[in-house]
Amino acid sequence: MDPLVFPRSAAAAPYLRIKQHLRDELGRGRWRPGQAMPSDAELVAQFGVSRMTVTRALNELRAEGLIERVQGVGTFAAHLGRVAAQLQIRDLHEEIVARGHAHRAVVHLAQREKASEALADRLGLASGAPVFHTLIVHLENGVPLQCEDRYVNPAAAPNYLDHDFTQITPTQVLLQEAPLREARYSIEAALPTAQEAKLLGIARGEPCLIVVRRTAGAMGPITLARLVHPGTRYLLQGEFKP
Amino acid sequence: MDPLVFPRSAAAAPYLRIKQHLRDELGRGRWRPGQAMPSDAELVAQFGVSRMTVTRALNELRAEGLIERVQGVGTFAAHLGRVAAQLQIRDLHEEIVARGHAHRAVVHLAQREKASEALADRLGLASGAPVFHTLIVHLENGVPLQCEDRYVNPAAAPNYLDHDFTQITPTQVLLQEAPLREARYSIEAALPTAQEAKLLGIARGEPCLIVVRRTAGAMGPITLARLVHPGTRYLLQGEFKP
DNA sequence: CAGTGGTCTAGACCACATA
DNA sequence: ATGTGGTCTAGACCACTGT
Repeated sequence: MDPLVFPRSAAAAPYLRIKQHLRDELGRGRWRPGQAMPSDAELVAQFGVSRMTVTRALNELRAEGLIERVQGVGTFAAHLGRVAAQLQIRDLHEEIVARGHAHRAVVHLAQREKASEALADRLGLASGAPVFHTLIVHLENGVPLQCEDRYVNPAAAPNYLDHDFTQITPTQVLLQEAPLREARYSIEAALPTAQEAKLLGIARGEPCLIVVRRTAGAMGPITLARLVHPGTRYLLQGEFKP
Repeated sequence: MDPLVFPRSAAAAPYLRIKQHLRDELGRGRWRPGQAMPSDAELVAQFGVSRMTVTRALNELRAEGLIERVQGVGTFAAHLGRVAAQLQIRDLHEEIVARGHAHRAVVHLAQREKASEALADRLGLASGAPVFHTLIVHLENGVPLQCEDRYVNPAAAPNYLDHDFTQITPTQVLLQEAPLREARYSIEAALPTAQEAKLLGIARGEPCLIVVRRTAGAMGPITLARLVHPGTRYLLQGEFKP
């Protein structure tokens, strides 16, 4: 996040020095969560910079969740009651290729259907309206890794079914055709359905990590996907660094 | 030069208007990923604001991952190849209370032990060094929701075992005693161990969502926790909004 | 009222990339 | 040489909170 540039002399940019100083003191426990920290004016005096520079440092620290600022009151050390982390859900093709492995997709279904009532509701369609449906199994070095059951709003991506999904993943198609505005997902552990177990080549009793993702663009819902991964073959990882 | 008046009572802040405008255009697909967007100077002219204001809007959009800026080159629409989302792992107590339910913790273990070699390695200790170990089951309205098996580095939180874990969660204790600098976690689906199944009151064949979290502070590793949740009772949710 | 943060200006100098 | 973004200044007015 911080560009490692050294603008004037050999010293770091003033706003970076301020950030680092406050980060250090916070890490050292200099201020307890909720406790008042130096005001803008005090930091201006202490570091001999203009207020805009102090403001920038403090705003970035706030964006990182380390401090809280309240207008008319002051700046405070954040109470890190909740640990938030950046969770990346990368395109599976990229992920597999990044590991140096071979990715293959088997398309079991790619057709137009009429939306059930429940599905129409979640995709913002009328019940019985046409909807695109794909069912694809992704393999890493020949081993089934994900069963991707996806419904797509035809209004968001009219040409969705024209693609060869053995060559390009639905995720990539949709990112190109329909700009993303919002995504919601849930992650759970459950047993696969009979069909999913068969497609993945696993026993029905084997736990799976299931990600359900729903995305929307400027024009409404885009897609609803159920991604089923064999528990023994897949792991989501994340990291949190202030 | 004319006297300046800012009609801010009726209109949103200029930097917000610029952000929103660019967000809208990006969402509309105005620029393809990687394509050049207006330069700082063009936006200054277009919106009739000073450059600092444009800079702020663009820097925040970059922090949100929507655009990329390259010194000496220009500003570009980001290629959203990866969908990143903020995943919150809240303290379980807070989460349950927020749902208006009752939280109860049953402490099955809270003691000092000697670290095994594997554990010592992950906590930055010498093999056989003392380590704190707690095993706690958390219940929501009397139903077991999480089995928390946790090891703590005594150097990071010397008084860890002095707390009454039926009254305060280990997470809260550690957030108070040891400032957090970094957290890594993994999420997977698997079957519980025999002990975990018994503690959670579930069948051994029931899938569980397992979060393994490792945190570190300024002075090194703090804790290693294995959080096991019955798949039918727990769901991780997240959201991504540019 | 005084003190706080929120925002903005109209310049300026710099580092970097490209031609 | 030109145009780009990166950073900074020395002010200013505003909105808000507390006494």
